[in-house]
Amino acid sequence: MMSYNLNKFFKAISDPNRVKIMELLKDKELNVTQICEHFDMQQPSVSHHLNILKNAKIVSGTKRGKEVFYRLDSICIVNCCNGFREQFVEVQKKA
Amino acid sequence: MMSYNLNKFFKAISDPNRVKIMELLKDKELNVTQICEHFDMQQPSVSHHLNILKNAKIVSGTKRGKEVFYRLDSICIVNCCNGFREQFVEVQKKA
DNA sequence: AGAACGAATAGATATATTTCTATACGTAAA
DNA sequence: TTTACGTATAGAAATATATCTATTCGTTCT
Repeated sequence: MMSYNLNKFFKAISDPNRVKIMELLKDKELNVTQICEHFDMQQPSVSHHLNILKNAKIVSGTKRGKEVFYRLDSICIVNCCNGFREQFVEVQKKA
Repeated sequence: MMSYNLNKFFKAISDPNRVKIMELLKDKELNVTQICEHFDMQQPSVSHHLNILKNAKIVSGTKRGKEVFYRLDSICIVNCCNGFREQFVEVQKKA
């Protein structure tokens, strides 16, 4: 059985808008307003997607003043991708 | 931008029933009826999930007589998982 | 304290997905 | 060549998800 967290991870990344948010956060922190500038969606929709990414532990948010800065958790991505792959494919031993 | 195929891959594996089908096919081929035995769903629902997995290139089906045997494509799993991970996380160089 | 700003929440609507029943299609057996 | 079997397709209903507008909440600046 697939773990609850893995399922949440894949549900989260199965939406292209959320993957685009992840790309934006690849090497910098951004607040919600800055993320919104890259989309046609309204701010509450972006917040909704951020919330899904947060619940899946893919991003985390830190409040500084009135702004919330979001950051990508690359460890989570590595663990989930590798974990899922290893669930189906035997690891190749090094020669 | 995430490729169309990667998006289809993650949409496909974001459903626990489909992941369970993948687990059943991990080391053996099964026909639709055999897959159905492991679920409470009706046969057309299982066929629907198999179709989504097939479109994502995660499984392939071969007709033998009146039966269709499904098989897991582990290369696809490796490529998609690694591809997505590398999109966000720099590869570690070996020491 | 009041106004302004950034972000989250509530609730409604639109859209997508899942699942069902009924039925059609293709193959094999009688 | 009819019958039975395995699977796929069609279409409807139920459920889940995404998006919007309106509003609230918390923080900062006057």
